[in-house]
Amino acid sequence: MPELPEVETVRRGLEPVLKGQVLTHVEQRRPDLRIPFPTGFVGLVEGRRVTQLRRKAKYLLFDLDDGQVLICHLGMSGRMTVLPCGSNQPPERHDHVVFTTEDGGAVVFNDHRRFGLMTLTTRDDEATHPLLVNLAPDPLEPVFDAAHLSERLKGKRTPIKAALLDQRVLSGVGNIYASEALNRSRISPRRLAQSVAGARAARLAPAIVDVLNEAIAAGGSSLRDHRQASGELGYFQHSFRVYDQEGEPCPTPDCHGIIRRIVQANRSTFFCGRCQR
DNA sequence: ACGAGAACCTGTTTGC
DNA sequence: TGCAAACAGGTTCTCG
Repeated sequence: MPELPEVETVRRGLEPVLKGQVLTHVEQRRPDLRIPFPTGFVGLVEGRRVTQLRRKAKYLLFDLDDGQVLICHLGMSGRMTVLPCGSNQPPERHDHVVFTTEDGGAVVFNDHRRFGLMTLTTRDDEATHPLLVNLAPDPLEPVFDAAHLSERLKGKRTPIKAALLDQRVLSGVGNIYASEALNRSRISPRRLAQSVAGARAARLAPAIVDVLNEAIAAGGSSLRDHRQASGELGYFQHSFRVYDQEGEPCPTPDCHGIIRRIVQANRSTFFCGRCQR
């Protein structure tokens, strides 16, 4: 899936197409994704105007003009594709939802693995919604800094890599940017989370912020599934220091280590055992 | 209560 | 060549 930079890239691509537009037609092509669509989903959304497109962690939130909020998560393989006005493309395999707007544009949600989801809440209930209530702030929110991060890691005996993937500790970071931020801050992914404090936290927090901002500026990373809403590819994958770079030299100046791949919590981790301690 | 591992689902790549 | 296993950007449940 898209991590925070990819979701933010999608949000920015959808905004000019959807913001201010009435959703004149909504086509829901299967009853469920990771979770069932809400009962009466199409009827609740059709005819509503989209007033804002927001992102919370890796969730896209569409504000509707009647106080509803459409919650969307892209899972591992979800894509949002903007179709040009007037195009009458037949649905493709794994196109699950098609939104058509009053000006004739269309947005397609496609997700072949179906780890994504779409559901509804309201502005009033959003803060307590089960999918959103336990999300920690993301690293681009103003409260995020080294002190905030070490507070969140306090007492955690899981490896720091796993802690960075825990959306209750900090949100928005996924498997790629966790490895990247740890290499930039020269911290071993195997180090216990609680030991990342002080000088280490002071390196890690800005490394996370920087890698996310750089990835957003590049339009995200395009590996297998991710596309911008426009269909264009992001290009941050060309800037990976360690992710998917097993056997390559570590980019840390004067390090000369070799990038290794290990498995933690069933996920690949890429790191340099020489400079990352 | 916490942490590790499996499960969810489909598609593509890798290895024998 | 062909088939099976491994792997893929996430989240959530179960088990110890």
